Amino acid sequence: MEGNCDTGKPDQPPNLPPDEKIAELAEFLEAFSDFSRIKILLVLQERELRPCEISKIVGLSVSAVAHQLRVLRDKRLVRYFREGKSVYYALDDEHVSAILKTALEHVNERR
Amino acid sequence: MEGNCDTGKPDQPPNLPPDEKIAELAEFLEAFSDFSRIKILLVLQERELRPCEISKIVGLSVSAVAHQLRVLRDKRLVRYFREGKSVYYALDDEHVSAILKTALEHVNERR
DNA sequence: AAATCAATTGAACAATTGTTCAATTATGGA
DNA sequence: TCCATAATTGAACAATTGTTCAATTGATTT
Repeated sequence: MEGNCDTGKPDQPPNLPPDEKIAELAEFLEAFSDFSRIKILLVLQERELRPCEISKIVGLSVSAVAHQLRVLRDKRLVRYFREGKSVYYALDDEHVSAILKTALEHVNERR
Repeated sequence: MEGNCDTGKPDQPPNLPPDEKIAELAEFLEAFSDFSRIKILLVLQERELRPCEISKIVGLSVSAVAHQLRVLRDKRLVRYFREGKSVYYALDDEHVSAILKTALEHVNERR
């Protein structure tokens, strides 16, 4: 962007995905970047839950949970379906739990 | 946290990691939550690079890159080593690229 | 020693984020 | 219909974030 930067090497093509795709990636991964949302995702790993149940378990107001669930829905980390008066939320697919699992491994294996 | 929330079920134990551990998880995953940082991680997937090279490839100022590399270092997504005047950066381990790979899969399989 | 290139840092600023509170929508039961 | 429960929404606010700019540190060469 600005400097010289003597690269001895032949300036190999970077082979990056297009910015558009990277933006999608960022959108998705951004959803994992908050303490409350991670907590919500972890409890959803166990079983489907309603917002009011999540609220009790993670210790957040129902409103705060609803706001976070909206983020998780919009970025496709969770699915949901209505059943009577309630709405049940679940992890969207195995990618989501795979990322949680890998990340947990990473922070657990440390000096 | 606040309401009643009639759970018909026997209030199964949540079985969550301690908040401390979740905080570590969040710290780690937060580092994936920015467009520029993801771009940096993606180019580091190909090979070790110096900040000035990264700057040219991703189109950010050297300063901005350095600031982001500090974040990535602090949260242990990248390693680095000095060689003469330069400092080379690389992904910390396979967990990091595994997460990128899984996330890329997730955004690629669209419905 | 000075000069040069590379990398890091700190302050400042706009932009974004997560929560609370209050109001609103949705569903089912009396 | 009205009421109770569940969920969502919007505005507001403090807190955090990412970038730029300028200054500084580090390592090598002459």
